Formats: sequence, C-alpha cells, structure tokens
Amino acid sequence: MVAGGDAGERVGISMKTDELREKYLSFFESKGCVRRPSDVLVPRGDKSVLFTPAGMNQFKNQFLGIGKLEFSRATTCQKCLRTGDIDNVGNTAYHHTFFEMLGNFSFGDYFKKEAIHWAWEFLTTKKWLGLDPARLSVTVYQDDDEAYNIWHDEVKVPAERIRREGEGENFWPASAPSNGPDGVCGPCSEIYYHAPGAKGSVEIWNLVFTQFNRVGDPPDNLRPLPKKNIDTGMGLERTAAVLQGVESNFENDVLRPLCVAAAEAVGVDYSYSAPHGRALRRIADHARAVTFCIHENVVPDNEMQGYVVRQLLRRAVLEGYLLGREDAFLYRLVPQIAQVMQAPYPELRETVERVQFVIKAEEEYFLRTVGKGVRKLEKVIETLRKDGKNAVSGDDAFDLHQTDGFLVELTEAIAAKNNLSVDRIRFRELMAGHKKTSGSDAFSGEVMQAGPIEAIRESCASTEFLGYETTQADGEVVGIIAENRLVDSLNEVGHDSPVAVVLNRSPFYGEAGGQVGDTGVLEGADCEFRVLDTQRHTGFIVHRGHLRRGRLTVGMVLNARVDAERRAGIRRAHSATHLLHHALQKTLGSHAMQRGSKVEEDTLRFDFSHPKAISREQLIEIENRMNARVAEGATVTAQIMDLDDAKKSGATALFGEKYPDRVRVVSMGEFSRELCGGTHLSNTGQVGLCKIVGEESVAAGTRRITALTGTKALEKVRHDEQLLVELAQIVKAPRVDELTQRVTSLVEEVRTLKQNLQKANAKAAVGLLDELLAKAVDVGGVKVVVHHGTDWDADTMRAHVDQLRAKVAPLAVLFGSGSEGKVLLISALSKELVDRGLSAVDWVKAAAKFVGGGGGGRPDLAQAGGKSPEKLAQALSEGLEFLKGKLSAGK
RNA sequence: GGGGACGUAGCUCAAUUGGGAGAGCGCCGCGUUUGCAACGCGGAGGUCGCCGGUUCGAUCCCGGUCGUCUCCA
Repeated sequence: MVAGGDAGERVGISMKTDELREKYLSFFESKGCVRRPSDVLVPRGDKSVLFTPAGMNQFKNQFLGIGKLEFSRATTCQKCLRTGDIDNVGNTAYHHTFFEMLGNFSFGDYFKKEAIHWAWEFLTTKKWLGLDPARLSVTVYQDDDEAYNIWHDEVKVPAERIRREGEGENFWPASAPSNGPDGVCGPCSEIYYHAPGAKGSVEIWNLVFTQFNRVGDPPDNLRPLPKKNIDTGMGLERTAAVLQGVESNFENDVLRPLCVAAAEAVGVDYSYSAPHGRALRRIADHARAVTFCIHENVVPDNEMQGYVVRQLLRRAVLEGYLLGREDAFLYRLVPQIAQVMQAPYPELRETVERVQFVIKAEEEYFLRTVGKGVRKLEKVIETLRKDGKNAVSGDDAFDLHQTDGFLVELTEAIAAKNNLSVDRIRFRELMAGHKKTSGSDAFSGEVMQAGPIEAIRESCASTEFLGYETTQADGEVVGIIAENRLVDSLNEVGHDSPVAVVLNRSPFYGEAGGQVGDTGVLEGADCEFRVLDTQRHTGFIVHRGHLRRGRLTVGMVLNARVDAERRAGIRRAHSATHLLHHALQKTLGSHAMQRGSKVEEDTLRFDFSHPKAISREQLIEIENRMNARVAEGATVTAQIMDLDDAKKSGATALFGEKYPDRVRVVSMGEFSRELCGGTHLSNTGQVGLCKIVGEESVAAGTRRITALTGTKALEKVRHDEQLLVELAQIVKAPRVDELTQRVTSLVEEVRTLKQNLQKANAKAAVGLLDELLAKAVDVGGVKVVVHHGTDWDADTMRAHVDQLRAKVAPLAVLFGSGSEGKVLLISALSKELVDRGLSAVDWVKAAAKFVGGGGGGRPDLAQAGGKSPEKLAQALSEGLEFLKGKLSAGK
C-alpha cells in the first residue's frame, strides 16, 4: 500500500495526519502562540473572498492593526477551499480543492529570525518531525539577505541548498513589487523536502515576512512597516504524505480511505495507478469539499459560493456517471468523510444526515438535468447522422453547456459512444467569448487596506452598546464620515448621500444576526441628526443618516434616541423568531435548523432546512405552538458566557457561523436557548399575537416562513376580515359564512348559462345554415355562400363554415361582420376547390382590400380584418365577383 | 453582477414562414373485461406566466416584468 523507498528510513518518521496536526499546534503553543480554532470555510463578513483561501484569512484585521489585539502570536490548522487548480485535482499528487493549512502567525511580534529557527526546529528535532536535515533545502527572495543569512549562518544550511528566487516565486503577493497591488506585502522563504527514493523535492512550508507597505510603482515603492508580521503555511496533506513516505497526498491516511470509499460507492476497485484512479481521487476530493460546505449551510445554488458547491458536486457526480454509475452515489461518502475528519472537526458527525440529504437531492436533480440534456443531444446526433456528419459542432456543445448545464466532457462521452467527436476548438472559442461578455467587475476583491473608520480607532477603541438596557443615552461623537472621508465637522444640511456618525457609546442596534439596524435621532444643543440606518463595523456602531439642523462636530455630546416604537416591534419579531424556531423543531423535527433570518418591525422571515412544503395542518400546529408560548408568558433572559459553556448548556448555534469566545445566550422559559446578540422582549407574552402569513421554498431543501407580530399581525387579520366583507357584498352573500356557498352557485350558474347559450346558438344555426344554402349562388356547380353576419366572432364563423362544408361540396364561403370600426372576414373553400388551385387566402385578401385591411391563413380557411365597417357590403360583393372570376378562369 | 434558455390541461411535453390550441399519462361517466401500467367509447379540465407594443389579427414577433433552469464571474 505504501509506495517504494527505503523502508528502514521511513519507519522512524511515519506519522498519522491527526498526529502531525496536533504536534504542529502544540509546538507553536510552546513558542507562545495562541491556538485558535479554524475559521469557518465560508467567511460571511469578508466580501473579498468566496471561501477561506489560506490560514491568514481570519487574521486580516490583526495584520492591518484593526480592532483590539488580544494576542500577538497565534497558530491554527485552517480548512481552506480553492478551485483555481481544479482541473489538476486527481491528476497531480498535490492538488486539492479542500485542504488544511497549518500556520503560525505574528502580529508585530516575533519576526524572521524566530520564524525560521522554529520552522527548522519543528522539522528536524526528533521530538517533533525528526526529518533528516540533509533532505531539506530552502529558497529566499533574491534581495532578502536577512533571511539568507539566518538560514546560512545561524541554521547552518549549506549554500548549495539555499536558492534565491525572484518576486514571481518568493514574494507575497506574487510579483507585488512590480505589479502591485498596493498594501502590505513581503518576501517569502520556502522549505523543500527531498523524500527518499523520490525524483525531486516538494515544497512543504512557506514563510511570508510581511514587512513592507507598497505605495505606487517602482522604484522606492516598498516602505518598511512599523509593525512587521509573520504569516506561514504548511500544507497538512502534503506534509503527511511526505512523512508517510507515500507518493501522493491521495495515498495518505486520510485521503486514501476516501478514494477507496469512492470506489465502493461507484462500484469499482480503487488502485492509485488504475485508469479510473484519477476519477476516484477527484470524487474523493470534491466530496470532502462539498461535505464541509454543506455542513456550514452553504448549499448548491446558482450563484456565488453555492454555485461553486454545485459545480464541485456535479463534477464529482459526472466522474461517477462516466464510470457507469447512473444513480446518486456521492452522498454515501459523507459518513466516511465525517469519520476520517472527526479528530479536528467532531461537529461534522452531527450533520451527516442533513448533508447526505442535500447531496442526494442535488445528485438526483443533476441526473434529471442530465437526462434532459441527453434527450436534446440525441436529437442533435440524429440530425448529424442524417446529414452524414461525424462531429458534434462546438455551437451545439456550447448550447448544451450553457443552457442545460451539460458539461462538455459528458457531451464528448456520449458522442464517442455514437462514434462522433466534438468540436472542442469551437467550443473553447465560444466559452472564451461567453466569459468575456458575461464577466463583470462586481467581484473585484478589495485589497487589504484600512478604511476611514479605522482612523477613528486612534481616539476610541470601540462603541459601547447600551441598547439592551435602554433606547436613549448620551454619547460623544468620535468620528464623522462623509463621502467616504473622515471629517471634523459637518454643517451642510441635506447632504445627498448619507453621512455616518460614530459615537463612543450608543443605544442604537447595528444590523447583525438578521436583525435590522435601528432608526432614530441624535440631538445636541443646537443640532439634529436623523438616523436612517445603523450598521456595525469592527466594534463601532455606525449611525447613517442626514443632518437636519445645525452643525455636528467631533467631540460633541449628543442625546441618542432610538425610535422606540419601531424597536419594540423589532423586539416582538425577534423573540417570535426564537419561538418559531422552537415550534419548527417540535413540529417538524430536529432537522429543521435555522438557515437565516430577517427581523424587522413586527415582521420576520425565517429560513430553515426542510425537504418539502409544509402542509396546512403543520403550519397551524406551528402557529398554535408559538402562540401557546406567547400565552404562557415565559420569562426571557440573556446572559454572557464562554462559547464552550454555552454549547454545553445546549444552546442552539449555527454551523458555519463564527462566534466570539464570549457569547450572549438568550433563553425563554425552559424551552428555548439560543446564541443571539439581538434585542428581545422580557416576556414572551409581549409578542401579543404571532401570525404566519407565508410559506415558500427558497432553495432545494430550504423553506421560508414569513410571520407578523403585534400590531402588524392584528392589522393583517383585520385586513383579511375586511376583504371577506367586501367580497360578500359584491357577490351579495348575506353573511361572510355563506361566501363559499354563494360563489360556488355563481360559478355553477355561469357554467350552465354558457352551455345554454351554446345550445341556443347551435339551434339557431341549423335554420340559418339552410337559409344560407338556399341563398347560395351557383357558379359552375360550385355553391358560393356570401353572408354578412351580425356580431359574429371568428369562432362563430368557423363553426358555421365547418357545418356548411359538412353539408355541401364543392363549396366556397365568405363571411363578414363589422362593429365599431372593426371588420372581420373569413373565407373558406371545400377540399375540391383547394385541389383545383384556389386559395381562401387570396380570396379573403381581395375582399379585405375594400375595408382597409389585410389577412391570411390556410388555403382552405383564411381570416382577415379591416377598419371600415361601412364598406363591408361592398367588400362582400367584390369578393363574390373575385371568386366568380377565379372560378370561370379556372375552367 | 452579466450571458443563454424555458414558462401551454392536474403531470410530462408537442404545435413554423403570425391565421381554428393538441398528444400521452392522470381525472369523471358508460360499456367490455375481471391477473400485474387492461381495453373501447364519451366527457370535464386552458387568462398559452403577467403587462405593454407592432398587426386587420399575437401562444408565436418586439419591449418590460415575474418565476424556473443554466452558464460565466
């Protein structure tokens, strides 16, 4: 099972992945680093990335000096996701989408010397990894003599094993000095290991020395930072593979079992060098990535992160499909993934069922769209066959890809079965064009740099939030931001774009946890600032709004008053949200976990995981449970505690949500306990009434319930009541209770009236038709009926035509009818006349000419319109003459 | 954020130069049968997503809008 090499040398250093991770973290703990948990895989607050791409991501603020620095050195094992090299996954030994990165970090604390020495110590000391120093080599940035000297003079790495590299290789961000971006950057030093028996060496560790601030283009654009940082990364999978003496990451003790499990799920055997080994490695990799994402509630979707998850999942399913597995199989890997990853991420086990459910649903969904695409492709192939062509065009392949989500690999596979190829060149061309036209800068990642808000930090660390206790308090203005710039004072009343005001203390709630920001007013001796919205920004509460009166200056003390009535409505809605969550769990089961929420004034929206629509009965039950909790008037309390204690006490937390070390727990009676920073009632009875007004789907496996509380709930009930009263009046039901009966009988009445009318018309038509035939002109044996009907519509005319044609042949009919500036003409010929080359279309056109219109249709039946009803009689007689002419000419 | 498509009966979907809205399955009734997707006949069920425009006339063309799918970022 283990790849070749010198067994004796390997035994001493073989080490499990879990052991390596733990050793790394405890080693750096012993160097004073604080061991921090892995950040979530999908950082919600960070708009610059879709997924956590590297270990340093969670420390961006610390690197920038934003916020309070609770520690200056840290170590983590961070779960990461990257899709840039997705095509290499499974082909190479070292590429993954999901992977873990070991790191140690210094924020203005230790620097190059320690980082290098410690890396070496960890790698070479027997107590830790015990690697042979002779098998290690390093690189440094070409101009970084400091790093070179440490390696050479202090660590004693011989010069022939120290390589100097350019900014493309050994600078972060790559090539930053020449090409930017501006901001913090610095040289790197990489450590390589040459495994016994291996051809070359592999990079296992990258040390980044962020010591510069780049300002503009060269020369002299790298300014030394006052506080230098260390950011390092060691790939866990890769190092584990090295330590285990295996030739690929996918052969290590975590990934190999997943490849085997993938093989089993697909129904084939796994071996590293087998032809389908690549496919199985991809399945294993993608399944792990998808499992972690869905665990964090990032589900397959068609935009942003959800789209990436969908692509990963579909690519994995496709690999299986191409190996002959045409039903859902990927979801079966989840328990195995939770198993091999349980040491660092025990929480994975709690969501196995839900993750499997989501994966299976998406798999089946995908297989359906594949089915649709297959049908479409079969049609394409059929016409190709007819035309004697041997390749599916790039345009067809692209159309399948773009509109049906049909991956081109699949098109190719199916084409190959039919001995056809696919025009990949044209496909790629179209794809490139599509990328160009659909691309946008909506996603231009912001570079690491501090905004105007951070400058406020010099005078004030953060805003103290007072809103749990009060809705009104005095606070000092510590910052004013207008037009994205920090200003000392503001006197322009009626600023177009909103202005932001930061106080040192405030009762205003900044939008968070689904609860909207407060509105209200900031008032001083002779000034007034209207707050339209409140946001949070790294510890500050930012009041956004407009100056209404006077002048605002930094240092002023203002009386901050929250719009208390609105806040009360928000509190009702927020507490009701917890009641709803509780009721859902009770009614639907524990899988009905919160996925998101939006809490506004007496209005709430709650998304949760649930596979199907909720029945009317269940909705009533949920509503009943909530209102029972309202009626019982349970006490609502909040307390601050350690995150671990809160979780132990059974408080509901969301997977994929990042919580601070100390959290606030909101409890209601004995039935509800949630981690929540929102503002709540003191007693559930204050909700008043909670009315569910909507239930819908927002994504596969996710439902949304909308509900109203307090005043709005009452208003809604009244509104519905009013509606019924109005309806009752309109349909003349004596009482609202009898509406159903009344409307039913009205519908019934309309139906019978319609039927009667139809019968009456048919009856009248019988006599009419005979009359028409009697009046018909005989032109050379052809009965010609020309008639001006009163208020006939097209349907009536056609019905008459059909009945006449059933009675007599050969027959030609021309009907006309006019009303209010509109004329309708219909002409019809029996089959014999059509066979003789006559056309109803020509005929009706000839007649329509006289009423200022045109027409068309089929040779046996045509229709035309016009605008001059007064000329209808003429049109009809001219029409008759036209046909006479045709009939005699045809003889 | 942008591109491509789709939206027709309860369900799955047809319908070409713009001119009479269809099939299969399901449902109801009658009949024939009584064995695994039975058969025959009859019937009900449609604002052709919604709004506007072009046209004598729009399910069809154009614009907008909503919903669904999909691709790119």
